[in-house]
Amino acid sequence: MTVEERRRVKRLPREVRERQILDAAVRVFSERGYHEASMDEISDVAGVSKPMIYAYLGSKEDLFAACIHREATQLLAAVAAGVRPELPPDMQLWHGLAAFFEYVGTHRESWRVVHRQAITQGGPFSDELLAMRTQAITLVDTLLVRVATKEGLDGSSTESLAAALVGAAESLADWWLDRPEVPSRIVASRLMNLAWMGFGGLVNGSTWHPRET
Amino acid sequence: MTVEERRRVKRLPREVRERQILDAAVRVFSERGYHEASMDEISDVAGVSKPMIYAYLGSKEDLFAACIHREATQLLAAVAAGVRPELPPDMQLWHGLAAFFEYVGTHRESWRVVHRQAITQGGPFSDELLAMRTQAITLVDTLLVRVATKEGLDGSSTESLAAALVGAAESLADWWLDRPEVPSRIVASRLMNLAWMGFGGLVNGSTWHPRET
Amino acid sequence: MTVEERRRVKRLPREVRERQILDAAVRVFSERGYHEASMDEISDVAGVSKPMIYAYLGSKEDLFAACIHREATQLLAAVAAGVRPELPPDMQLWHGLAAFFEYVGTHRESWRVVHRQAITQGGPFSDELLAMRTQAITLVDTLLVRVATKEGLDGSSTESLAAALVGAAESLADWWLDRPEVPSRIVASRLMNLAWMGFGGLVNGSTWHPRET
Amino acid sequence: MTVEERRRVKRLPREVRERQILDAAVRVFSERGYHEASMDEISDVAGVSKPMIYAYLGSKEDLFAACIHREATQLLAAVAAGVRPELPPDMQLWHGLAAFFEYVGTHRESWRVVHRQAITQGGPFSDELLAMRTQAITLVDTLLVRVATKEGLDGSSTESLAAALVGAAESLADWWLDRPEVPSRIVASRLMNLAWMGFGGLVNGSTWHPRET
DNA sequence: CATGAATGAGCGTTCATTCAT
DNA sequence: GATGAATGAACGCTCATTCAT
Repeated sequence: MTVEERRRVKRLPREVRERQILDAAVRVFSERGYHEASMDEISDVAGVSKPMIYAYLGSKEDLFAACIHREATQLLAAVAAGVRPELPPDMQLWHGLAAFFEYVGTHRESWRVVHRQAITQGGPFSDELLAMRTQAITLVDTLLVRVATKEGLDGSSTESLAAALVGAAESLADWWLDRPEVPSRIVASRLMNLAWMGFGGLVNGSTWHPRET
Repeated sequence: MTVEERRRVKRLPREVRERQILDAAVRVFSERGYHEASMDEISDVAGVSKPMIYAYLGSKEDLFAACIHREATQLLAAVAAGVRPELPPDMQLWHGLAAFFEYVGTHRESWRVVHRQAITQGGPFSDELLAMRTQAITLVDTLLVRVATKEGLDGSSTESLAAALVGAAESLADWWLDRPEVPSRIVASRLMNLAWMGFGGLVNGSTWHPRET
Repeated sequence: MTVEERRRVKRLPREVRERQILDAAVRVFSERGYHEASMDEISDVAGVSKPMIYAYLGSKEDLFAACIHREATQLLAAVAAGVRPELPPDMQLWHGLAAFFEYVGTHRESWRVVHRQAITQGGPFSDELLAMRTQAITLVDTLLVRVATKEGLDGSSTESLAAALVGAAESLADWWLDRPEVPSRIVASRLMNLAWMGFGGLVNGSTWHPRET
Repeated sequence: MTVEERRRVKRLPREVRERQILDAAVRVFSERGYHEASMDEISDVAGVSKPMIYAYLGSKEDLFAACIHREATQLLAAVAAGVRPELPPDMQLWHGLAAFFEYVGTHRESWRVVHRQAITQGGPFSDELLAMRTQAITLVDTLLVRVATKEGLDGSSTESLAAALVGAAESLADWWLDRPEVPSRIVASRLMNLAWMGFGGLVNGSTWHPRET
C-alpha cells in the first residue's frame, strides 16, 4: 500500500479534516480572493472531496467566515500575549506592535485573508472582522487612557486615536506585505516612533493648528 | 427603419459614449464590487448595449482598470492642486491632507472603486493603483525631505515614513467612509497632528527606543 | 453551408425560440417527469443553449408552469370548441366529452404533463392546474344545472357531481393512455353512458340507498 | 465499548428494523414526494443509519417499491374484507366502496404514497401499482359480470366499466384528500349512486347514443 | 453604428451510495 | 451488526463574451 493509497483510504476524525479544510481554504482565499477562489480548488488543496466541505463547514460563505474567525482569533491572541500588563505603557504598546508585525510577517496568508479579503466583502464577514477590530481598538485604548489620565489629558479623543493607530498599523502591514526584505522590527519601530511621539505631543498639549495664510 | 429615421436616433460621438460607460461602471463597481458587478447591469445603467462596451472599453478587466485610472488621476490632481509650493512645509502637508479628505468625502463612489475594490483584486489592477500610490508617496517625500535635510536628519528613512503616512491616510479614509457624520476637517486634523508631532520628534532626534526589561 | 450550420447560425426571433423551448420542455417533462427532467436535456431537444431558456422562460419551475399553462389552455379551448350551445344538454355533454378524449388521444404528451405531472407537484403548479380544473367543472355544472332545474331536482349537489364527472374523465383518460388500441369514440361513449344514465337516475329521484343487512 | 455494553444497545431483530424503516419511508415519501425525499431524512426519521437501510431494503427505488407494495396490499385487503360474498351485488359494491374510502380517509399518508406518488413515477413502480389495480378491477368485474349475465347483458364491456369505476374511485379519493371536512360515507354514497344508476341503465338496455344533429 | 440573440464554460451545491472501522 | 466518513456524478443556474443582422 503506497503512501498515496493510504491517504485516500484513511478515515480521519472530523476534527482533523476540519483543520485540513480550513488550512486549505485560508491558503486559497488568500491567493485568489473570495470570489476567484473555487470550492473545487479548495477541496483539491485540502485533499478532500467537496461534499466533505459542505458537510463539515457549510456553504462557501460559511467557510470563509470560519477562516476569518479562526485567523483573526489567532492574530489577536498573539498580540495579547505580547502585551505584558506589568510593564510601563510605552513598553506594552511596543511589545504589542512588535508581536503584531511579527505575526503578520510569519502568517502572511492569514493576514491577507483576514484583512485584505474580509474588509471588502460586505455582510456577515464584516461583522466577524468588526468584532475583532473593536477588541484591538479597546486594547490600545486601555493603554492610552492610562497615560492620558495620568497626564491630565482629556480622555474623550483617545478612542479615535486608538482607531487611527490600529488603522495605521493595518495599513502599514499591508504596505509591508509586498516588501519582504524589511525586518519586522524595523517596521514596528517606525510606527512606534510615529505613534508615541505624536501621542506624546498631544499629551503635552502642544497640538498643531493651521495658521492663516 | 428608413435611413432618415436612423439618423434621428442618438448617435453620440465616441468620447461621450465612453464617459457614459465609465460613469456607469464606476457606480456599479462601487455599489456591487468587482465580481458582483455584471456587464449587463453596467450596460443597463449606461443606457448602452453590451457590444458597445466591448467595442469601446474592451473586457471587464479593461473596463475596471480604466475606471481606476480615471478616478485615481482625478484624486491625485485634486490633492496636488491643494498643495501650494509657496507655503511652508507643514501648511503644504496640511492642505494636501485636507484636499485628500475633502475629495474622498465628496466622491465616495470614486474612492470605493479606487481603493477598496482595487486593493483586493490582484493582477493588473494593482499596477494601476501602485503607480498612483508611488506618485503620492513621492509627493509627500518631497515635503519631508525638505524639512529633514534642513534640520540635519538623515534622509534615508523619509520614504518609508512617507509611505506610512500615505497608508495611514488611506486607512483612515476607509474607516471614515462608514462614518459620514464626522466632518472631513476633523479627520484631516487628527492625522495631521499625529503625523506632524511624530515627525517633529524624529527631526529633533528624540527617538523612542525599547529599553531592557 | 449545410442545413446543420444554418440551424446553428440563424438568429430567430424570440417568439419562435420560446415556442421551440416550450415544445421541447413539454416533451421531456412528459417523458421523464418533472424531477427527472434535466435542463440540459431540454436544451438539447430544443436545439438551444441553456442560457436561452433561462433568459426567455426563467427557472425550471417557471418553465414547467409555462408548459402547464399553455397545454391546459389548449385543452380547455378544444373542449369548449366542441360544446355548441344551440344543442340540447345531452348532446353538449357528448360533444364535450368527445372533444376531450379526442384531444387527449392526439396530444398524449400534453396530457401527461398537464395531468400526471402537475397534479403531484405542490405549490405554484397546482394553482395553475386548479384554475383550469375549476373552469372545466363550471362548464359541466352549467349543463347539469340546466337539466336539473328543468326537471325540478335540487341543484345543490350538481357541483359535486360535476367534480366527480371531471375526475372520472381524467381518470379514464389516464387509464386509456396505456391502451392506444381503443378508439377515442368508444371511451367517450362509455363515460357518456355511465354519466348520463347515472345522472338521469338522480334526476328521476330514484336514488340508491344502503339497506339494512 | 466492551462486549458487555455492546450487547446492551438495541440490537433489534431484522424484521422489526425493516418495519421501522418502512414506516419512516412511507411518512417521508408521503410528505415530500419521491424525489424530494432524501435517504438522509428517512434514516433520521427511522432512527437507523443509512447503511442499514441499504443492507435491509436495497436502493432508494427498492425502498419505494417496498413501500408501495406494503401499503397497496393493506389497502386491497381492507377493501376485500368489506366485500361479503353472501350479500346481493349492489350491497357488495357498496361495502367495497365504503371500505375503500374509509381506509383512504384513515390512512392518508399511505394513499398519498400508493397513488399520488407511484402514479407519476415511471418504470418499476408502475408495475407494482398496476398489479394491485388489476386485482381491484377483477374484484369489481366479478361483481358486474354476475349481474350482467343474469340480466342478459353482453359481458364484453364489463371490464372497461370496472376499470372506469376503479379509476373514478381513485380520482374521487384524490379529490377528497384535500377536503377533509366531507365524511367518507358521503363520498362513497355519491360514487355508488352514479355507478349503480349508470350501470343499471346499461343493464336495462336503455343505452344512450348520439343523435344526428 | 448599434443591438438582440446566442453560447461555452464554469460554479456552488446536493444526493444516493459505499467503504473502513 | 452498525456507523461515521467519504465521494462520483450530476444538476440548476449565471456570466463574460461574440456573432449575425
